[in-house]
Amino acid sequence: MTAAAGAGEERLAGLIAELRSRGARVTTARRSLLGALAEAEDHHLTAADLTATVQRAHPEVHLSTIYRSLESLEELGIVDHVHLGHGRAVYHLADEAHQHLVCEVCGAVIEVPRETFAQLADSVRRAYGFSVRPHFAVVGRCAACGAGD
Amino acid sequence: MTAAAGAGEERLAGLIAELRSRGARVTTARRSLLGALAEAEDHHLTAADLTATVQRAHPEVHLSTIYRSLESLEELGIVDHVHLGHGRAVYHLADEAHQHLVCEVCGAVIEVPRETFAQLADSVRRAYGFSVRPHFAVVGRCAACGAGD
DNA sequence: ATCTTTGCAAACTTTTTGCACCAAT
DNA sequence: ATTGGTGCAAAAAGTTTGCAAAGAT
Repeated sequence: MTAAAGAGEERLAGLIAELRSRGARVTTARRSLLGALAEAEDHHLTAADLTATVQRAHPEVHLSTIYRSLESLEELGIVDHVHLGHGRAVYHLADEAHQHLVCEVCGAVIEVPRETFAQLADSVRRAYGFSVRPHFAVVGRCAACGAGD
Repeated sequence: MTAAAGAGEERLAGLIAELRSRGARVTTARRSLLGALAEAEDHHLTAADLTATVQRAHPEVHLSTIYRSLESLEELGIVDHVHLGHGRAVYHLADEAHQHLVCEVCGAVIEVPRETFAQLADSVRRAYGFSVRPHFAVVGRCAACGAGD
């Protein structure tokens, strides 16, 4: 816990400084939420997940506060969210942009790293002048589950 | 209305035959729903849109019936749905597979036709063994709205 | 006659909002 | 002292479900 928390805390300090410098208030909920996001690394956490994590240390923090905080953080460009499946959105720190491939058969989530994804995004930009932002998961079938029916 | 309806009706007859041959019952709601989908061509219709269309001729058909019919039709491979934005899903006949690009600024929906999309899908398949099915819209910025911040 | 499908109402899930109170600056 | 943020409860929005009645085969 110490080494990992050490790296996470460096990160966290920067994020909090960023918050403050943008004129946003640094509250317990936001600090804890950013902590949860920084710890999560590349996991896919829903608002409910994040609330549960935050509530381990601060049980009074409400789900609606998490939603509002996430919204604020998104406006500041610190956080981004992605839709993996039908209902829920998952949140991550904004610099970890990547595309998700979700297998509709086994549910596996494959992450396409930035650089690989950039090549695909480029083809789309060249063909359509459209700049892709990875915001919804791409659904299909993973290698193990086969190509079609 | 006649020429377009004529083409639509040919199509419709085939879809209904398909339904019947698969052992599903051909009901007023389903017939009308398939009609609405066939007429819609490449428009993006939500369950609520489809219900409204069906209800013009059959006011008693309930939204939940439309949802259940759409579900059955999807299981039969006749219908497919795509998530364009946050809440709603849009439905279309299964053979009209295409990818949607949705501009997060102006809301424009660009359709990437099958063949163009196939090239992109191929790169993903080669790199990841993953077969893409266009199920969520790709969000980004259209040419008019600019590349990024 | 059988068994699927429907209509309705109510539940559910995820996210948003109104409002009074609290706390960061 | 301000004013932005929070907790709570309640509302939205979209979709799903239980059940008894209706309809397709």
